[in-house]
Amino acid sequence: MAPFRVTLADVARRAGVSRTTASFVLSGRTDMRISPDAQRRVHEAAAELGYRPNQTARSLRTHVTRTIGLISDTIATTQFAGEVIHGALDTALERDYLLLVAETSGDPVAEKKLVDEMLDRQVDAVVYAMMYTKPGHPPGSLSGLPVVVLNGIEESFGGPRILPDELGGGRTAARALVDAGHRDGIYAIGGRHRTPEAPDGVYAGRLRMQGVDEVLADAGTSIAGAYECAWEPEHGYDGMLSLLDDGHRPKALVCLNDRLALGAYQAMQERGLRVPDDVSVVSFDDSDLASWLRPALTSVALPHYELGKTAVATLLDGTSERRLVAVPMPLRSRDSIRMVPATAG
Amino acid sequence: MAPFRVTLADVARRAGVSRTTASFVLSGRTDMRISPDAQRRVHEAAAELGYRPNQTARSLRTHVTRTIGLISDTIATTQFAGEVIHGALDTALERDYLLLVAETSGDPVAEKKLVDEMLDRQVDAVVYAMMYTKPGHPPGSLSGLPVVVLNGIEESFGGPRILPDELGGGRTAARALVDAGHRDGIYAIGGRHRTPEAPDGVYAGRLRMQGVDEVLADAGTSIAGAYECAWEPEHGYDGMLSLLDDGHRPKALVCLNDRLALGAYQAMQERGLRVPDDVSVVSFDDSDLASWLRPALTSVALPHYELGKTAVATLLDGTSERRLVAVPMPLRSRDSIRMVPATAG
DNA sequence: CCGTCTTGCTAAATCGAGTTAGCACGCTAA
DNA sequence: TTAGCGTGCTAACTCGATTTAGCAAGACGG
Repeated sequence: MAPFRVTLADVARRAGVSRTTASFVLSGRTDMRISPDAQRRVHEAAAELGYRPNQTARSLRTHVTRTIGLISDTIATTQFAGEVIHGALDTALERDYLLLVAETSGDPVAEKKLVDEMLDRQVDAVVYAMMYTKPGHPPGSLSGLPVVVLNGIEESFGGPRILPDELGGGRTAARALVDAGHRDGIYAIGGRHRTPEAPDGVYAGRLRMQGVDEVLADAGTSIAGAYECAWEPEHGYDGMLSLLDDGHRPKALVCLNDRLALGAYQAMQERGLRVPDDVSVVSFDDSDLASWLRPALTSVALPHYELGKTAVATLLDGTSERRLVAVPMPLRSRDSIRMVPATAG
Repeated sequence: MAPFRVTLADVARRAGVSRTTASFVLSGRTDMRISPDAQRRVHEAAAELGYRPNQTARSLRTHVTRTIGLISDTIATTQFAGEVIHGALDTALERDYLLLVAETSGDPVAEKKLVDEMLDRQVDAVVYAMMYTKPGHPPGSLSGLPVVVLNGIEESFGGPRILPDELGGGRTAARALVDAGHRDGIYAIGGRHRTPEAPDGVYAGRLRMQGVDEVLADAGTSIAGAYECAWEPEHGYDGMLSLLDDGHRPKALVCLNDRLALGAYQAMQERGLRVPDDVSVVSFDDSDLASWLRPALTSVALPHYELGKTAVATLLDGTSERRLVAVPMPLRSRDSIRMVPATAG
């Protein structure tokens, strides 16, 4: 069943040296005085036999598996996890690491089991990822192992936390509107997303809105109105209709994510409003949806891939003393914002 | 750095037996005659110390790692991979297996590297997944290991292949329309999706259309027209406009995936056609999009989760002689199909 | 009283690497 | 001639489990 594998002993035999010597040569230890000739013979034998060290055996001795655990609460929903895994894997593979991937589905029992399984396999380090910014911290059994938290906003966790720069993202979104000349009639849909657990609003909502407010203030204006609601398409639809029914006439819309923008598009289409001619729209996340909508949506991207890369890099470099790493959220400009003549302040 | 770990020797010492005896007891070998009293002491010691076997050490001896490699060409795009991983992981974890996840990005060099890394870590088996049904087979270095191919339509591969039952899915879609009373004016958008590589059409396209044709024929009717194109939103948009401009008046639409349906929705909205009052729509994939559209889209689901589960189960059961496993595509009924009075054949 | 069988256990080998301690040889210097 | 030293290499141990081979003590039969 298991394919035949060349061992170090095979290499040593063919090179006419001991296993010890072969090991020294192949692990590049210069402190052990091996003649150039013997080195050459070992390297040749290894190349000819296509030798690759058995990582399991090596791990037993060295306690290093070159394997990182990636634990997330949810893999399935949205493309988030896919891109995070992709980024994490690329960075891991650059350094000959591999990823054990698992998800807890938010279930502590499942989490315990899967953390135990990872510990049994001696993972070197763990990325503990949450699919959106929220409280949460790795279980105690992971203490003693290098861990970074991705998207965790619980400050009690002592290790590095990797987060999207939501504040900067909010600024970027507002700047996109301001740069296009918008000053009046700028509305927000979604807002801070207050929930029973987060009465001040969800982390991303708070910071995005704060960034928007700052930039608008700098431009000598402010939000004309905000519709506070949850962040699914139906709420965007309801929110836009509600604004219009209340007599508001938005000229620009900040949708707190792309799904809300989809809902708002649907509502505007029903009411005969055209994007961007009547209403400019800027949004967040840059999901697939953004490029599918007509007109395509200008959106401030969640840097999933970069988050994954940064998480693994932070683990493997280890030198970073930073406890909080904010990853920039870049603007993806498309067709949903119209240039308008700037109005005098 | 590495957390303190209890070893088998610790357990044996505390139970007052040899490591050999402890090993026999804990691995439940009944052929070795251990007294009930000794068994009890070993179990107690293990429980009290919280002993868990070091899987690395065990693997070195047994050549079994209880770890499965999941290699896919693309993880990021669509939710496909996320759900596949989810299903695969659930089934793996049930049996105390874990998943090493990696993606090739379609790059043979990356693929070689990552396959080598997996082999170095002695994975027990591999799921070789493609994100949509297409040709492709695992590299030769994986021969000698149990491998299943997910979504691969290359028949030359000798092992089990797991595929969505596209033919059945096509039938299901058509039946949804027929059951609602539709007989005339049934159009398809997307069609077989012929490409230079697949002049007869993409695998999914061919089989879905075949299933549709069969059911319509059984109902004494047939497709009124099909717009052949690629499967992105813009093509759905163009396709629908093109049909209307050519004087067609569809009463029902089979969109070969949800993104095409999104495009078709956009076109219909521009032309003042209403779903489902003027046009019923059925689609494939059941992506997030399907539930976001207004009205929500009835769609034949790609069973991603089940595909992942089935792939791992097939690997671990090993007994299945089936070379081809077709996983059913269930209908997700929503609001895009209207009941119409059946016309006499 | 001796040989044989069963019961209940353990010493030692093994997996495939990495690592420590030290040996044999030749050269130099006293 | 012999101690001392550097060079170039290897024997043996280690990691933490599994597994093979076999030992000691008691029971039993003749």
